[in-house]
Amino acid sequence: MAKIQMVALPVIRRLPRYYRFVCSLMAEGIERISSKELSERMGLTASQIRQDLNCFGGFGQQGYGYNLSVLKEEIAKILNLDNKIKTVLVGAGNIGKAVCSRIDFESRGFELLKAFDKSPDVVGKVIGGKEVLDSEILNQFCKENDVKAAIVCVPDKNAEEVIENLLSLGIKVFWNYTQYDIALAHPDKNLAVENVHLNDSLMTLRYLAKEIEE
Amino acid sequence: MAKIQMVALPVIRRLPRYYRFVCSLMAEGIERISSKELSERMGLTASQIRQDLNCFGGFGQQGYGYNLSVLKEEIAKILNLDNKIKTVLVGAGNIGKAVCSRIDFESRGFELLKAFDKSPDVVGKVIGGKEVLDSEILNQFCKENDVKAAIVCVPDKNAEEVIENLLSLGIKVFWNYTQYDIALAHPDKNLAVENVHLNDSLMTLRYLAKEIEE
DNA sequence: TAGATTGTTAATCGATTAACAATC
DNA sequence: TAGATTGTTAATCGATTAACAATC
Repeated sequence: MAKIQMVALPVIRRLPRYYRFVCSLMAEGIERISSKELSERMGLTASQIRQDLNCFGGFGQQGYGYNLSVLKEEIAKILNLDNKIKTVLVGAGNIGKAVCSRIDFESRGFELLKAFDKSPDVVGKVIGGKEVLDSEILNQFCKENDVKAAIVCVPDKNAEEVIENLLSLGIKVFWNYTQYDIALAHPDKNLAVENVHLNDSLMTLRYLAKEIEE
Repeated sequence: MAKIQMVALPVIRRLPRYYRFVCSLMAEGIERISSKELSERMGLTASQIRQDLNCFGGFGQQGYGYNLSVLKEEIAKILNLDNKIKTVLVGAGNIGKAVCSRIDFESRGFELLKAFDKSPDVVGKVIGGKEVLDSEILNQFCKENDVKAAIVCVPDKNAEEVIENLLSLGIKVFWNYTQYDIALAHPDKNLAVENVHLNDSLMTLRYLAKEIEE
C-alpha cells in the first residue's frame, strides 16, 4: 500500500484534539467553521489548521470554511476509528482497572476483549465490564482470538518478560504504561507503540512549577 | 529571578528520560559514561545529549565523559526534585486511586497531602496511603495548609467547576487528567500545567496501528 | 459580482545534527 | 604527551507561520 506522503507525527498528535473540538462544536449546534475562528477557539494559528488538514486532502471550501460533520467524519477516517482492533489488557492492578473503566475503547478504534492478571486476588473479577482471566491462558487466548494489540499495565519489574511474550505472539500494537522501551529494544521490528510515561509527565510539571515560583 | 536563558520545552521533556537512564546505569554499577555511549543506549545522537545538558552548564569533562552521580544530582537540581510542593488530589475515582497508589510523589518533588472526593462511598477510605476527605472541606484545607498544586482526576463534566475553584484558591500548578483546557481558559495567568490526555494517546495509537497494517 | 476563506507556496523560525577547537 | 571527549559554533533539517492566488 503506497503512502502518498508520510505525515509528520506532530500533525497526527494534533488530530485527536481537533476531533474533540469538532465534536464539542457540533454538540453546540454549530454546522460550519472557518480556520480563523477554530484557531481562536483552540489557541493556535489558522495557518496551522489549514496546513494540518491539507495533509489529508481538501476538506474545506473557499469562502465557506469547514463543514463540521464532514470534518468529524474525515478525521475519524484518518485515525481509522471505525475499524476496531482486537485488544487485551495485561495487568489488572490499579492502573489497569482505571484504564479499563475510564477509557471508551470502542469510540477510539479498539475492541477490548479481556483483561489478564496472574494474581488470584483479581482473576475472575470484572473490571470496567471486562472479565479478568488468568495470565496462564493469555497466549492461548491471543492465538485463538487473533488479538492484535495489547495494553500493558504490569509493574515495571515484569514489563520486559510480559512484552517480549506479547511480541512473540505477533502483537505489534502497544499502549505501554511501563518503562520498558519497546521500540528501542526492537529497532528492526515495525511496531506501533504509544508510551504513557506518567512519571516523566510529573517530573516535567515539577520543572514548570519551578519556573512560576518567584 | 532573572532567567539566564529560557530552555526549550523539548529539552525539558527529555530530562526525565535522561534521569531514568542515569539511575539505571548507576544501579548497574557504572560510574561514568560518554555522550556517545549514552546516545547508543538511549537511541538518540551524542550531539543532542551534549546540547541538552549544556543548556544548564558543563557537567562533563573533556576526555572523560560524564560522571553519573554528578549527572543524576544535576538533573535532580534542574527539575527541583528535592523541593517538595504541597499537593492535593481531587477526584478519588478509578484514575485518582491508580495515580495515588502507583506514583511515587516524594521522589518527583511533590508532597501529596490528602485526596478529596464528594462521593460518600469513598470519603473516609484510604487510597495509596492517603486519606480521602470530603470535598466540602477542600477549600479550607488548601488555605490552612498552603497547598500549591492539584492533581485533577474528576469526571470531565465537573472539570471546569473544580478547576476554577482551585484557581480561585491560588493554585497554579496542575496535573490535569481532565479535558478542560486550563491554559487556554486563562492565557493571562502564569500557570504550570501538565495535561494527561489518555484518550488522545489512544487515538494516536490507532493511527500508528493503521500505518503498520498491510 | 464581491466578499470570504481555502489550498498552497514561500519565508521564517526553531530544533537537531555535524564539525571542530578547547581541554582534560 | 597523545587520545578521548566535551563544549560550542555552524550547517542542516523540519515545523510553523505568513502571504496570496485560486475559487466558492
